Amino acid sequence: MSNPNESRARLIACAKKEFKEKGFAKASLRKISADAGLTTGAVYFFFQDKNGLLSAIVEEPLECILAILRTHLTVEPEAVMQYEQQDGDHDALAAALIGEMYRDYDAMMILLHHAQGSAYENIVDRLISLLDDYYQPMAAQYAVRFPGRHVNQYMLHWFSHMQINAFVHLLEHEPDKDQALKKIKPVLDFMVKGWMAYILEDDL
Amino acid sequence: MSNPNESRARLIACAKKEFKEKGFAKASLRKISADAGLTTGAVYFFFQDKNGLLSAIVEEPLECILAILRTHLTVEPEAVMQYEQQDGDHDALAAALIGEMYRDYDAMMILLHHAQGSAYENIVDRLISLLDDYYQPMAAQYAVRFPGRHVNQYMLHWFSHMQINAFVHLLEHEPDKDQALKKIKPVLDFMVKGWMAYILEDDL
Amino acid sequence: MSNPNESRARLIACAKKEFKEKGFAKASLRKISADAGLTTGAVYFFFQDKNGLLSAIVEEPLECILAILRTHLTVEPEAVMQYEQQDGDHDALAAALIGEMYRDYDAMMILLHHAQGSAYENIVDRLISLLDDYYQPMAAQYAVRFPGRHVNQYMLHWFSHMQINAFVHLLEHEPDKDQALKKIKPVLDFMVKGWMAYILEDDL
Amino acid sequence: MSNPNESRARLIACAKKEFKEKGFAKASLRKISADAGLTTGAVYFFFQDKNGLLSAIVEEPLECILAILRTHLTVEPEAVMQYEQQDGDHDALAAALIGEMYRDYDAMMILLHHAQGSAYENIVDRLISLLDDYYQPMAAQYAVRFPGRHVNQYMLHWFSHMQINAFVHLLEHEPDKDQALKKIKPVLDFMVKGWMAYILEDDL
DNA sequence: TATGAATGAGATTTCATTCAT
DNA sequence: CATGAATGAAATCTCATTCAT
Repeated sequence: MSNPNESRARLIACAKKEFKEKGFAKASLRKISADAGLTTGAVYFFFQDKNGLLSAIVEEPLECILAILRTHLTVEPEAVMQYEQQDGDHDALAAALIGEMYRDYDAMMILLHHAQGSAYENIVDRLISLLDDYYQPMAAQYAVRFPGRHVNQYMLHWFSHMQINAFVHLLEHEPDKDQALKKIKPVLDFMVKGWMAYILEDDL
Repeated sequence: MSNPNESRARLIACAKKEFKEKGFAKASLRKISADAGLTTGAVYFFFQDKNGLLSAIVEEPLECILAILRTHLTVEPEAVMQYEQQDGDHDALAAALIGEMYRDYDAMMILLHHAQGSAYENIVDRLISLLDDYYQPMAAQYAVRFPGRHVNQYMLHWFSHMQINAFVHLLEHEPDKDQALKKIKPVLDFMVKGWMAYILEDDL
Repeated sequence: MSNPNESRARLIACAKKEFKEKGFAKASLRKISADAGLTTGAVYFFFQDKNGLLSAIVEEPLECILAILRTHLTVEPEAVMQYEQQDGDHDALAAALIGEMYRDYDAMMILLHHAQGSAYENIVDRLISLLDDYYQPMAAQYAVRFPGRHVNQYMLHWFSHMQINAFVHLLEHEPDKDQALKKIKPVLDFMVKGWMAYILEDDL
Repeated sequence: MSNPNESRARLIACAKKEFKEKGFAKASLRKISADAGLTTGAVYFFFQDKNGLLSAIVEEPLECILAILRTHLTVEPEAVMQYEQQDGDHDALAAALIGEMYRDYDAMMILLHHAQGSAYENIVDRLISLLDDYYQPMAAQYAVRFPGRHVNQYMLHWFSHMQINAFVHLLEHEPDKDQALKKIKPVLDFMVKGWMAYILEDDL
């Protein structure tokens, strides 16, 4: 009964709650629809299936995140390797990312932490790969220009991992966006300094 | 065929395989016992339940890891904060940790990566907390002694997170122990340098 | 797009496809209406229900078949029993039947092969009964006139079965009408000869 | 509770009843297990799945039928084409077939009439193909030896169809084995005579 | 003329777990 | 020492059907 859009919205709201509480795999469609005052069949009217319901929640935020990353990941290899971009650039990326991540906090939490068993279960790894795929060729070029310095693949991969996880970790521990913006700063600094020290280090 | 020890061992071996392949939650006791040439009932003879079976696999390695951590986490706050311990200490801890982690590689992988749905599903967080709980009071004391410098709680927590994850990440990406020992070095260096830079930085 | 006749026709066309592919029972009204660019509700606007939709497809062809049979099944008992009708009569019936059966090939296939689960699921048996009901009294009369000869009920029934199935089998194996007309001939001959031999046989 | 074999047997008995009444596809495992005083889970303990339950009912009888057919289908092409085997041979085959078919009447009915939706849904066609595959090469050889005579493929196929269906039809209409043995005789005679007439006919 | 929302009943299947033997 | 039988609860999903609009 009532507004059709409302039913769909209620379904999504209840699904968010359930997914966050139990994780995708253990979440019960029965409970979700019951909470929404509907039957399981309704879920299959509005969405393709359980995965479709999840998609309705996370797909759009995910696409935004990917768009932001792709937009920012278009600088010079050397600059990247040496973090010679102005600090403003980092901040802008971080701010954009955090802005998007906290726009639909629950969706993001589900996407990054409670999607096991779904089509999104490897999303964090995919994000890491995105960064990794971007860094690897740059590192290769960098190695040619500065033969004395060392950039091994594992470190590069771990660096990608660390960066993505800095944001994931933040999301998990800080529900407030403004607080998050403050907290990410020193983490970013930390990573920049650690990386510079590593990359400029004399051969060993 | 009817040696009890053998049966138990077979059960554990097959469980390792299944847990690693499907994760704890999706692992099937039926398949495990069938693979072991036994029936599900046998699992309940040798272990309390599904979780008990997992415990039999991971409890001992986990305890060793905890023991190593507790043993090493007994130094002076100031030293810790400034990483003034000799490098040998770090190396010793890392080596001990890796030694233990690769002693029963499968068990560790299950514990750290495939335990979702079990009593151990938050094990990584618990390890992080362990480190965190150790660092926090130290940071407090440190803040008293060097009022100009800043150590905020979140950074500290994230640092714990990063350290634990450095090992988890390693385990996941490098199955060979000797390779692991080599790969962890620059990561550790990276973290030390980043941290020093952060901690000694003038107030901002 | 909103011509009612067109919608109805589209529904029927798509239903034919779906029924033929999956059979009545497994056919999905959702798919049918979606294929037709409509919704399930539309089916219930144009037809009573799933069975009604099927009826709209097969009822008219079925009635024609029945009419042809009823028209031809009005000859003398003796003649029938001995197949003394001119060959032309057989041929005419066969031709009429085949002409009708191939007029709407899909409808006929659905009626005779894919109607399980519907009100028509026993249609072949009903056709056989029709023939049977026609033969049985004739056989009775025949038995009175030629006491030496034998016509048992089961044989008669089986003969009806065989005749109907000759056409059903043909439909299933030969989609082309002209080919069908050629192929049915020897089959008919076969049956005539077999029957004559049986009926004229000395008592045994 | 009670004897384990009994539960399995009860499940099979109730499944037979349900399959026969509603057909495989519409049969309800819930009802079957409830009728047997068990739960659906029990079905999955004793059998792989719904198809497995059906297999437990029909597989063995089917294998026997196939064995009988394969054993008898090993005679000379010419003889076959001309039905020159002694009548005793036909009778023996028919008797063997009927003996087997009526040994587990219900299983056979399910296999031949109520298996739609299962792995056995095309069993009749497969039996026909078996016969057909056996006849076709013989017909080819026969055509070489007696160029004047005609054996077209369609007739051959239809003949296979007819023979198999003679037995299927019988099963459907005569539940008593002894009656069946009597009734099949004239049908067999009919087919022999019809075929001889067809095959020996001058070219037309 | 049709839609779109929703139901409600049912389907098969999977699983950890129990317990008498 | 271990089996084998069985439970019971829950899971996702599919469907024909209804009806207000």
